Amino acid sequence: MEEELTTRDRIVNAATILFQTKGYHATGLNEILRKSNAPKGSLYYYFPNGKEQLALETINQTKIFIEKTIRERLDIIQDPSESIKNSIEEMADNLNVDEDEKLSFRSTKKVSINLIAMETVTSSESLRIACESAFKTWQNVYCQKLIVGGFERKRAEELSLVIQTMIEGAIIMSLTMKSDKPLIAVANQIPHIVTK
Amino acid sequence: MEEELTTRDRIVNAATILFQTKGYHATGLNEILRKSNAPKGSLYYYFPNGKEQLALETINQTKIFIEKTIRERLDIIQDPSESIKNSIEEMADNLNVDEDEKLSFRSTKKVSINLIAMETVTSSESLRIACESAFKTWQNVYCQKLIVGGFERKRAEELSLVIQTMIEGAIIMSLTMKSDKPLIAVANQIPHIVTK
DNA sequence: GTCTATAGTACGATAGAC
DNA sequence: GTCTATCGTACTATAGAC
Repeated sequence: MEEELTTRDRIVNAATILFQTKGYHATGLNEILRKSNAPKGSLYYYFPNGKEQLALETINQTKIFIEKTIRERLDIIQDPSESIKNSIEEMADNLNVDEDEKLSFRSTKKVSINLIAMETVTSSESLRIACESAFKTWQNVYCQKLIVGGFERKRAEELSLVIQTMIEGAIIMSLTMKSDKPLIAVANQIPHIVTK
Repeated sequence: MEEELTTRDRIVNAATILFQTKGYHATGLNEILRKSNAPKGSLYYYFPNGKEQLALETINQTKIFIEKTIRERLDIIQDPSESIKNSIEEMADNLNVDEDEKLSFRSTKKVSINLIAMETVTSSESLRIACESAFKTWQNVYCQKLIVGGFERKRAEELSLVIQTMIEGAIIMSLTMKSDKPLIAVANQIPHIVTK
C-alpha cells in the first residue's frame, strides 16, 4: 500500500504514527526506518537536521490534515453547536480497540499531537511552537464556524478555546481509560456550553 | 532542604519532577540519581524492578497527594460549582513562568501525570492502569462533592467526568501555549455546566 | 541520490567489593 | 545496605563507497 510512495513520504508517514502513539523520545530512528523500509542515509538526506526536523514535518502535516478534516465535518451541518457535537462524536467513532488489544485510532495516520506537545514543552522550543500553532489553527476552525453562526467574535474565541481544550483532554482520558466515554461526554456537553 | 530525607525519598522526589516535566522516556536513571545525590546501587536496592517500578511509585504518590489537595480546596466553599471553579483557578495560579523562562508549576512536586499517561498507554500496561486509577480517584472527589451538594448520582458521575477531562485538557493547552488562559477559560465554564 | 558501516555516546541493568 | 565499575544494547549522527 505504501510501496508506491516516495522514500521521503514513507519515512514521514511511519514517523507520524510512531511519534504520536509511542512518543517522540520513545521512538528510535531505526524503528522508523525499519517500518518505512528506508536506509538511514535517506533520512539524513531529506532531513539534514535529523530527528527534530522530521518531527517538525510530522506536526505540520498533521496540523493541515486535521484542520481539513474538522472543516469538512463542520460543513455538513449548518448549526454550529450540532455540527461541533457531531464532529466530536466522529472522533469517538475513530477510537477503537484494534486486534492487538491496544487502543488506537482507526485512521492510523494523523491523530493527535498532544503527546508530542507535552514531551517537547521542556525539551524543544521549535517543536513546542509547532504544536501551539496546530492547536491554535484547530481552535480557529471552531471559532470561524461560531462567528458565521452568529456568535460575537469575543464569545466565539472564548468558546472555541474551551472546545479545543475539552477535545485534547478527552483524547488523553479516552486513550488512558481505553474507553470512548470521555469523548462522548464532551460531545454531549457541547450544546450546553455553545450558547449566546 | 532535601538533605534530611532518606535516600529512597530523594530518589522518588527527583523522579517525580523529572518524569512529569520531561517525560518517562526522556528521563534517564543517571539524571535522577545525579539530582538526588544517590548511587545507582541504591536505586536498584529500593526498586529491584528498576525504572518502571520507580515510575509506579511516583504515580501512586502523586495520586494521593493531588487527591488530598483537591479535597482540601473543595472543602473551603460549600457550593459545588463555586468550589470547583475556585480549585481550578488555584491550579492556574500555580502555573507560571519561572526564572528559566520555562513554564512549570510553582509547587515543583506532584503536578500532572498526563504526560506519563500518554507515554505509557502503548508501552506499559501497569503504568497505564496506575494513571487510569489516578484519574478515576480525582474524578471521584468531584463526584462526591456534587452528590453531597444534592446532585443525582448519575448526573454527578457524568459531570465529574467532564470536569476531570476539561482539567487535563487545560493543563496540556496551558503548558503548550505558556499561558493560563485555557485553565481560566475552563474555570469560567464550570458554573454553566454544573447545573441540575 | 542511495545505501552501509560505524563512530561516539547514553541508556537500563547487573555484579560484586566493602 | 551502600556504593562503584562495568556489561550489553540502543541511540543519534556521520563518513564515505557506489
